[in-house]
Amino acid sequence: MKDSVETVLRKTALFASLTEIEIQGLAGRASRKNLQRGELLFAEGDSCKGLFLVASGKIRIFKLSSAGREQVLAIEGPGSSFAELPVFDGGNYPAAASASEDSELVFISRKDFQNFCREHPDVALKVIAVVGSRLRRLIGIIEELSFTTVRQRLIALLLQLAQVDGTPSKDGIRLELTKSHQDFAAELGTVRELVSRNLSRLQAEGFLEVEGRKLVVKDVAGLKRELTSPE
Amino acid sequence: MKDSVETVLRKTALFASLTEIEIQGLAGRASRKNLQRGELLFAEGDSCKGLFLVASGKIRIFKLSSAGREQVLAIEGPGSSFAELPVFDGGNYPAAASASEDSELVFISRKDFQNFCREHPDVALKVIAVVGSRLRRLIGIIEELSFTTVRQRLIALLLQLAQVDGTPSKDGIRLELTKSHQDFAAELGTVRELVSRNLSRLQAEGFLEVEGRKLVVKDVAGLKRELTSPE
DNA sequence: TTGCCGTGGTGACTTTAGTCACTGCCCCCT
DNA sequence: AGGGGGCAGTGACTAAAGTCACCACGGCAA
Repeated sequence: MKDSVETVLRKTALFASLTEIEIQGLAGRASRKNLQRGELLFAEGDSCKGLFLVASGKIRIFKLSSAGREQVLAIEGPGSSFAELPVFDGGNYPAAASASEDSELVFISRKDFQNFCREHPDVALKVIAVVGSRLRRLIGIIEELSFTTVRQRLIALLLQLAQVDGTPSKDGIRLELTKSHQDFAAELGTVRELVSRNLSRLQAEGFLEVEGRKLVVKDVAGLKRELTSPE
Repeated sequence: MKDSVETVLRKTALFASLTEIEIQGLAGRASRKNLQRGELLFAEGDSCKGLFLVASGKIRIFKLSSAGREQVLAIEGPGSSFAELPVFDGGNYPAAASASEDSELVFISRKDFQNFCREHPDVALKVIAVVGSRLRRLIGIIEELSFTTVRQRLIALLLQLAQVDGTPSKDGIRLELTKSHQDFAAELGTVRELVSRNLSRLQAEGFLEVEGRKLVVKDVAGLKRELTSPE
C-alpha cells in the first residue's frame, strides 16, 4: 500500500514523461505527508509552500463561505496533483484542501518545482495541460450553478456515480453512497436539506429506490430526460 | 489607432519579456482580424485554431444555456490574450467569444504558438501565470454564484465600476453605464428583470441615484456594508 | 409620419432555494 | 444500559429567483 516516492511520481500525470534518472533527482527533494479523513491540509489564503501529489486517498478542494457553507471545486485522487498554480504566480491558495479519506501525499516545494520546470520545458507544457483541464472543470461548475437547479445537479451527480461506481442488477443500477448528504450538498452548492428532499422526491417519482446509503437507480433514461427537458 | 502587429505583441503580457528579434519573428506568423460590436468570434465547441490577442476593443467570453441565457466568464481588453488553453490541450473552445465593442485582434495559429513556446520556455511559464489568474477569476465567479445573492453581485459590480470608471462629485461617484441591463444580467448570472428591479430597489433605499444610464453611487460605505452583513 | 425594434420598468405570480426547529435513528463510547 | 454525537427526514415557513405579460420611451429607417 505504501508506494515509494519514486513510484508515486511515476504514476502522476505531470511527470509521466520523465526518465528514471530525472524521477530520482526529483524524488530526492520530495517529502511525504499523511492525512487522516477530515483533516485540513491548508486553508484558503494560506501562503503557498509548494505542490502536492496524491499517492492514495482523496483530497477535497473547496471554498468556505462566511456563513459556513462549502462549495467543492474539485476532488483529486491518486495520480493527480494540486496547488500547482500558486506555485507559479506566487499568490496564496485560492481555496482550502482537506482529506475526504485517509490519504498519503507527496510534497514538492515551490522552489524545487520551479527550478525543475525551467530545466524540463516539457513538464511546463504538461502543467499547462493539467491546469487547462482544471479550468474546463471550473467552467463546468459555473455552467451548472448558473443554468441548472439543485435537482438537476443532483441527478447529474447520481448518474455519474452510477456510471463509475454502480453495479448493474435486475431492477437498475445499484450503488452505495460513501458520503453524507452534507458532502453532496457541498459538491452541488446547496444545503443538506435540499439533498435529502430531492432524493425523497426522486424516489417518490419512481426514478430511484433509496434505503439508507444504498441506492438503486431504476430509470436512467428517465433521469437523463430530466436533465435536458425544460420541465 | 491602428498599431502594428509588433506593437500589439509588445503590449501583450504574454510576450512582454521577448527581444525585438523574437517579436518580429512571431509577428511574421501572426495575422489580424477585426470584429464589429456584437459579432461572434467563435462559438462554444468550435475546434480551436489558435489564440487571440486583443489590440483594441473588448471581447466577451461567455457560456450560452439551452434556454438562451448567457453567463459571462471574462471580458478581455487590450493587452490580454485568450483561448490560450485549448491551444495546448487540443480540445475545443469551452465557451464562446464575441465582441462587446468594435475590436481589433491579432491571431496566432496553434502550431506556431506551440512551437514558439517550445523554443521559449519563459513564455510557457508566462502562459501558466496567465492561465493561473484566469483560474482565480473563475473560482471567484463560482464563489459568487454559490454564496451570494443577485443583489450582492450587482452591488459588487457597481462598486467595481465606480472605482474604475467613476468620477467623484459632490453627491457621490458619478458613472455612465455603457451596457444594457441584459449585458449586466449575463455578467451576474441572472436575468434582465432582476437587474432592473434591484437597481430600483437600491435607489429606493437611498444607495444610488439612477437616471437612464447615468448613475450616482451615493453611499459607497453603505453598499460595502451590504456585502458583508448577513442581512 | 409611421411603425418597429431594442431597451427598460413593473405588476402579479410560480417555482426554487434556503432556514429553523424538531424528531428519530444508529453507532460508539464509557 | 445509558447517553452523546453525527446523520437523515420532514413540516412549516421566508426569501430569493425567475417567468410572463404588458406598457412606455426613444431612436431610426422606410
